[in-house]
Amino acid sequence: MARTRDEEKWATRRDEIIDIAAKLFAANSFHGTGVQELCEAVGLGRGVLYYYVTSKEHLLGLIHDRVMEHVLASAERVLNAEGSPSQRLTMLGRELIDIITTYPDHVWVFLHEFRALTGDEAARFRDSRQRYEAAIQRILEEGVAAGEFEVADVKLTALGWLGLHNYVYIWFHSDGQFTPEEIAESFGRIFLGGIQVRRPVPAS
Amino acid sequence: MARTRDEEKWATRRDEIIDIAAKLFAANSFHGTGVQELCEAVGLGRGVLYYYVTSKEHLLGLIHDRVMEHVLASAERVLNAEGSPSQRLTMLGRELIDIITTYPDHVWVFLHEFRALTGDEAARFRDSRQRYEAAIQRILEEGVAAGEFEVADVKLTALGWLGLHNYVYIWFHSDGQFTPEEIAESFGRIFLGGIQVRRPVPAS
DNA sequence: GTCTATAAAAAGATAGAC
DNA sequence: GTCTATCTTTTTATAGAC
Repeated sequence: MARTRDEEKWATRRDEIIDIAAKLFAANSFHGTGVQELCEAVGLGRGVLYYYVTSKEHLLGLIHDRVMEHVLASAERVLNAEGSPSQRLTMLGRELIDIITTYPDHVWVFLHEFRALTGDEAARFRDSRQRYEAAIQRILEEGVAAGEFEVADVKLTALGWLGLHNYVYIWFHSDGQFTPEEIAESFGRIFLGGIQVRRPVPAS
Repeated sequence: MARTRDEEKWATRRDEIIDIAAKLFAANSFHGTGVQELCEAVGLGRGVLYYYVTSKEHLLGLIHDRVMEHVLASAERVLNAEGSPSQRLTMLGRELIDIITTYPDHVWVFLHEFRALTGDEAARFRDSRQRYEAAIQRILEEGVAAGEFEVADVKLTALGWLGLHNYVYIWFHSDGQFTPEEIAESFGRIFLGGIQVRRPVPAS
């Protein structure tokens, strides 16, 4: 399926619009951002938006899609990777922090405006969220089975892990005090320390 | 300062309006909820809202105030409480989870719509947030000084603690699988396990 | 205290010119 | 492919009757 130059140009422009929309929605919320304002930010006239997108809500769905792609690709990558459960959980955390700090606006919208999605978009969102949580749970279960982890409840522990990492979106600034690597390293260490089995020193 | 019966009735009604607004703002967002819709939910005519409140934004500020009061009161209570740093951190977590699960709508709005605040309200919000984070940091510092905790960076660790607990607002349902007590117990245990100093078993 | 009516601005979306 | 003009609806807020 060869792409014509026009189609490429259209897709490029649309991607640009998605990114600008993410920025505005993150700053002023989805309902708080007008279509007019959006078009001005893109540098085009009032009506052009609808040449690239069927509605404002469609735009919101596209922003969510972007985040979902990254997050689910990461989950699949980690589940197929080599390493102990501890190593894989750390790897998943590093990749999640990486996504959050690389696409702060998209992630902000993703975590704030998902209730404004409707129909298929809403269903896809719920599904992807559930699949990501399932990936965390699977790693935790493997760790428990291997005698590496000790947790009261796998699901609750997965939600805790997700909160510890996800919440970074609300305070992270790229010019701030901490680098994504530092954050991932520190949080990974804390969480692992909290769930790893403490082996008593063997009285040899 | 004696309150007349009319003033009391006015205050009661206003509180009721704040609660209903929190519910609607949480479900449909601040900008996505109309004043008309709000009045209908309260069961009054279109214009009455402005007898209780000066603007829609004022209402948003009042919702934030509610959460700030609870959160800062909790911080003060814990800072003045007896106990080791570990015990006090656990206590702070229990109270935070308690606030989140007792006022889910208010907290949802508090964590989602604070960017829509302006002027004094915005400044008060930032201030209270900072004071709460300072309280967490102080407990962590005390723990480090006492040889109880070992952390790479106090501020980063405090943000991690906050994320682990705060994020509960996004998935908690009062009819769900976990009770507030279970959540606080489990998260408190994980976090403490991750920052407490591991004393090697003394080779007596 | 609560109502209805209405002002005035802004919203999302479409049609047709260029 | 982009712009302008416009339709329709909805928005926040106010004024004045009861």
